[in-house]
Order: sequence, then C-alpha cells, then structure tokens
Amino acid sequence: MFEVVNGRPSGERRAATCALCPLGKAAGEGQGGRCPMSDRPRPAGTFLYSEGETVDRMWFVKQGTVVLSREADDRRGRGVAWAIRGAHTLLGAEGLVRLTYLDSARAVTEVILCSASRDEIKAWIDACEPAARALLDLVLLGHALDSPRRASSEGNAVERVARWLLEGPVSPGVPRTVIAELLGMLPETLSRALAALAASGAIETTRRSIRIAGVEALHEAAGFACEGENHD
Amino acid sequence: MFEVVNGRPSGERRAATCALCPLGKAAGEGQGGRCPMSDRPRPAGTFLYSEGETVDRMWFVKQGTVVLSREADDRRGRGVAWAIRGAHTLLGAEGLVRLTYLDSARAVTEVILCSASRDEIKAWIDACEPAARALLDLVLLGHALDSPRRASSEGNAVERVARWLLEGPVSPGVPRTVIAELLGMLPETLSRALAALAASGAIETTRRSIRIAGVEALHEAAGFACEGENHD
DNA sequence: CGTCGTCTTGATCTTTCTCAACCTGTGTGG
DNA sequence: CCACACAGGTTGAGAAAGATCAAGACGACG
Repeated sequence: MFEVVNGRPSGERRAATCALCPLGKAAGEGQGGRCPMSDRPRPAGTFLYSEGETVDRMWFVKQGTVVLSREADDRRGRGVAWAIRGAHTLLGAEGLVRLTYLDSARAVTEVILCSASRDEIKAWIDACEPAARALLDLVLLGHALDSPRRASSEGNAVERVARWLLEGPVSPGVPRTVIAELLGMLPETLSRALAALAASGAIETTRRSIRIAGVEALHEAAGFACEGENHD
Repeated sequence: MFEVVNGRPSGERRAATCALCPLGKAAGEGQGGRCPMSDRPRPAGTFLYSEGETVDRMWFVKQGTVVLSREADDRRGRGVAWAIRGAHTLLGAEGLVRLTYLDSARAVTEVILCSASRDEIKAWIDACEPAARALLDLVLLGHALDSPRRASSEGNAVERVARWLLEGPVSPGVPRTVIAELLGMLPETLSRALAALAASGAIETTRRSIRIAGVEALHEAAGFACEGENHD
C-alpha cells in the first residue's frame, strides 16, 4: 500500500534550487538576496563531520539521508546511529551554542547538501533581538544535553549504567524508576547493575543516592580503555 | 568523590529571580523590560502537559527536573521517559512549529517553573529576520522528527519494528544495518523481526525494500488496540 | 562472470524480562 | 510516641528474548 523504506529516489531532480530551501528563501534568494550556502552532491558513506571536531560549517540536507551517531567516551570512529535526518533538515546547528560537534554525521544514501560556514549563519542570529537569540540558545542547549538511550545491543546493563554515570552528573532527587526508563531497562535490572558496580567498588549507593567512588573502576566497568590495552 | 545523583538540592534559594533566567534577562527584566513569564513552584509528580494537547504555554525550568515521555500511538497516559530536562532548560518549544505537544512532561522532583503563553514567545520570534526565523524552524523541526530509540523493555523486537514502521515513512535507500542501529537491535534481530512481520502478512519485504501490506496486521503486531479489546 | 558487501538463516548461550516476595524509609493516625 | 500502611527499592528463581558465532544466499559492481 504505502512505500515506506528504500526503493529509489523518485524523480532525479538534481536541480534543487536555493529557492526550495527555507534558508535560501529566507535569505531572499531569487529576489536579489544571496544564500550563503552552496550545493554539493556526495556519495553514500561520506562522513560530513565527526563528534568532537570544531564546528566550522553547517549543512542543509536537500536530498538523501544522514545518520547521527555518538560515542560517549573513547573508541572514537564508529559510534552507533541514534538519529536520522532526511531532506529539508539542518545539521550542525549545535555550532551556534558550542564549539564542537556533538555527533558524527554520515550520509547513508547519496545526498545533496548545502553548506555554509558557521560564522555566516551565526551572523543571521546575532542580528536578532536578544530575546529571540536567548530562545534559540535554550532550544539548542536543551537538545545538546540529550544523550541517546542506549540499547541492549550496546553492552550489558552494567556497562550501560557505568557509561551513563560517566556522562555527567544528573539532577538530584530523580527516582530510580525514571533513571531505569532513561537507560532503557527495568528498575530491577538497574538495581542489579548498581549492586554489581557497588560490589566492584566503582560506586557507593544508598537507596536514594549514587556516588562515584572510583572513576578508574567505573571506566573499567564501562568497557572503556581496557579492551584495546595491548600497547603498554 | 563526586556527588552524582540524588541527595537534596543544596541551598534552598527559592528566590530565583527573572534576572537569572536567560529569557528574563533578554526581555530586559530589571532594566525596565518585563519578562512575560511568571514563577510557579510545583510538587513532584505534576504533569505539565500531555502529548497531543494543543500548545498553549511554554515553560522554563528554574529548579528541579522534568522528564519527557512519548507513546507512539495508543495507550495514552504514561509513556516511557526518554529525555530529561533540568534547571535552565525550556519545555514546549515545539509549539513554535507545531500545534500540539510532542511529549508528555512530568516533574520528577519539586520544581520551580516559569511559564509564558505560546503567543507571547512566538511574538519574539516573529519580530526576527526571516532568515533567523527559518533557522529556528529548521532546528525545531529536525528535533521534532526524532523519535526515541525504543528499548527492549518496551516490547519485543517484532513489536518495536512494527511501531517504528507505523511512525511514518522513512527515507528510501537506508541500509538495514542503520535501521537496526536506530531501533537499538542487531541486524540479525531486525531481519528476523521483519521475517516474522512478513509471515503474518503485515509487510512485504525484499532485500532492499519494506512495504506495508496491511496496516491492520501491523497495528496488531505492534500490540496496539488488541491488548485492551475486552469491550465488544 | 567472479568477487564483494549486505542481508538472511541457523544453533547455542548469555542476558534480562517476568513474577514474586521482601525490605526500608516515610508519612499517617491512634 | 508508637503502630501501621504505603510507595519505592531490592533480591531471588524461572522463562523468554535477543546477542553471539558461523555459514550461506542474494544482489551490485567491476
């Protein structure tokens, strides 16, 4: 009935003009204005940018699909895809509130992209009312703090909990049930994982608090730095 | 070493003024301007808004923690928490590009919130350059399309795949490996789940395409509408 | 036409979900 | 001030699900 996934891009309209892009239109393209972005086709598999790199450009996807992946700590390179961006979406917007990219972006189909330098885009924003700027910052920061829910295919419960604890401090007073949901596991499983971490000396827990007792041990429990430790 | 989770909010500075809030500052609070938001303390457990409701207000979290949950289709009520918002974050920003809330927001600790009507906030944005407005729209729309990665505690692989397929069409040409990552499972598991769905007549698959053959069957496989079907 | 990457299928084993009982701190009312 | 009930958290034993390892099939591409 409905074509949902795959198939081929219907109608190879490569001539996607700037007038089709909201940013191009907004910049007044076709009416004397000029969009600072420029088209670029890319083959599937292209890495647009990598997590942690300094933001220099931002992209607008005109055609194709890009996936975002993030790897909390070490083993840079291939993280696990956690978000997908299709046509008519913007990539790298975190550059407006941060210096470095939060995710790695990889084209998974052939794509047509526009890109513009961070500074050019930022100039648009800086010309705005302070209130609007503050609002945009808040929106971006809110999403920047999001971390992808880890799935069971990314290590066992103990590893996932350890990684989550290493990601940074979390607001006090949040019930265990909620933490378990955020980690994609049941409260029982979280409880067992915390017990295991406590037994290994990585953390100290009471019924309502979690305290990191040994960053070393926690790193080890997370599976970081100890898998490829053959050079030493 | 580090206090990470729980404990009690240190120093009960309830008198969080508008000057501390970026939006308050930006609105010129304390310098003759007036922030359209107003403080409100709320107990833990308060529902701020529910998925699908018309957006009338937006919130700024001054203190405490709020979780966002989303339930793809039916069984409204309590979805599963998938994102967390702490102090100094904005809630309900999707109202700038949509009519309804995308998530349900629930306070999980005592919170102090500012809220302002959507129209007031929107007025700030509308006063902006078209380019900046377009940019904000793109950012918000990009995140609005995100759907939380489902965890194994939210149904088995077949259910999760079925729900994901029902969430809407996905860009063509995306490899199975990527889809599996987005769904938080291994390619093997995805393959088996798709085979099961195909066997039940819900979908038709080739090696590179997925086609919904029966929305009814797919709904059933997703576990919707068939669990509570005791009234008939 | 042969090679390669991607996807599928199969058998086994670990993990975690499930269901259940129990513990513990909190708040309530006598 | 103590007994009680309650919600949230912990622990335990069993079953189901998915991860793992390995081999084979299909389609794309040179």
